[in-house]
Amino acid sequence: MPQSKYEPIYRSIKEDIESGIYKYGDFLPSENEYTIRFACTRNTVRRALSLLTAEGYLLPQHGRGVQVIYRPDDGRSLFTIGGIESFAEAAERSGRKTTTKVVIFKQIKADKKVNLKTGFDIGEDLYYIERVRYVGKRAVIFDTNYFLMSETPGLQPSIAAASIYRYLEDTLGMTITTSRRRVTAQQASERDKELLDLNHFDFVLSVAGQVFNSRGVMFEYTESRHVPDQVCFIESAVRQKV
Amino acid sequence: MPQSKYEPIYRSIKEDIESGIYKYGDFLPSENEYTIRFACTRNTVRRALSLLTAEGYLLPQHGRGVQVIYRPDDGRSLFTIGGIESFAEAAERSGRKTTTKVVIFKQIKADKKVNLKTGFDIGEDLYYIERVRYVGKRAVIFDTNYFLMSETPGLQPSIAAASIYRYLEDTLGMTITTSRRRVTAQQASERDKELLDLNHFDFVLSVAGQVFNSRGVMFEYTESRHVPDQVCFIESAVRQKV
DNA sequence: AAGGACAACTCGTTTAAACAAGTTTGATAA
DNA sequence: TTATCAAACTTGTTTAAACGAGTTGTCCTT
Repeated sequence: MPQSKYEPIYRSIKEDIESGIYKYGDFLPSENEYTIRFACTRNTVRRALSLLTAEGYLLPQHGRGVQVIYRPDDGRSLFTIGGIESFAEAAERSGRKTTTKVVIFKQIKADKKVNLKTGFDIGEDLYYIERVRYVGKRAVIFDTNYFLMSETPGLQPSIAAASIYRYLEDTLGMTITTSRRRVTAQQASERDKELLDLNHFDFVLSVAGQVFNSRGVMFEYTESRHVPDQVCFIESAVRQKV
Repeated sequence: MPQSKYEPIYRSIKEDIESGIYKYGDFLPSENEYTIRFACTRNTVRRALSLLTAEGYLLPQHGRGVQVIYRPDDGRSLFTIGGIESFAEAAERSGRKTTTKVVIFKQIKADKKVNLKTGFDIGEDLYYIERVRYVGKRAVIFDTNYFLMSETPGLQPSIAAASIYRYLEDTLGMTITTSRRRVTAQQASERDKELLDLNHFDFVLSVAGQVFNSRGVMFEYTESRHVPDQVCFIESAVRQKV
């Protein structure tokens, strides 16, 4: 429920772009025009526009106007980098049928090796989870999760098989905020080959990262190893003025 | 030269974080504190802070303060996703010795195939460039560029061997603004194996994308194929409130 | 016809103020 | 001691206004 004013404005304009009312190359109505249309100040309009700019939808041009540079997706890429989206959410959005199989679910204590890899302090109690994600009948993602037990009480295999994020947000009332991820291409391990339907591929796209909650506590470290032909990360960047 | 007020504030705080004055887990001085320190309004402070938040340095917490979640890099990754940085710039930043070899430099007309791949209109005059980038003696990146001739007049092999971006920005006075990139892992082609020092790898990390200038013209399409052990893309995301 | 000045637009930055809402702390009351 | 409550913080949102600077088109002059 958006109690903010800029958020529905942002969604409205985004909707207009995605539905093709404003096409690639078009200029949007001016900021002043929008202040009238949405009955708000220029600041609020600019806030909505800046979100779309950061997403690569818009290119503001000093003195000229705001141009649309969004082009509809080629489809086919499940994930979009630049957002935090769980597997279940991404699947739902793309309308494909997906399932999750929990391979390992156990409790561990962080040792030196885990500390180096994940950043959790040595001695912390963690849930260690391995899951395989299927799109249709094909195993496409191999997930390894470390969750901080103190922040994620009551986590169970049955929850891991559904959506951990939904549990954390809806049941525990946790707010997930920021993540920092590293994307690399890696040689497929024996375990990858065993668990994933790699077909002729012998490499994976790995996305590893830490996730923070709204209390500033890093409560999750995850590595997702993707079958290369089913994933593509889209990122948009705005060049820094020096 | 920053004529803006928030930019030096942003850099100052960033510097404080990177130099360790404020460490991982610490809370920054409050916004009001900063308004005094920098002699500006809260809006201006918040603008600087929001940049650092978007970069994954900070986690603002309603009612509590702004926490530092930045951790110094593991080093070793040449590129950081989330910015537009040329090869020459990235190399310079990391202090490594790099060279570029131009393999192909020619003029072409966009046909249907090029149009589908790059998004340039059919019939457009383009520069087609292939380059290999070396770090030390090792060939680590295979770049394929398409530049719109009308927007990049005077482009020459000698420029391609140095830095095209420097030419565009400094000589032509162009402003590079936004890019949209797709990151995928791909099987190494014969040409990859021929040109890159892949060692035992038979796959590459491909980053393909379009670049716009400040006039909203897409003037470049580039695909960079990276040797997998020398690259890592770091991305930070802030979860959308729904 | 060509060129220049200018007005009227555009977006970019900053100030100032007010209120909302979440968190912490400490004083007070039970 | 414990529980409650309010004050004093924190960040989040929005308004309003002013000025700066880049772009475009018009009109007037040459």
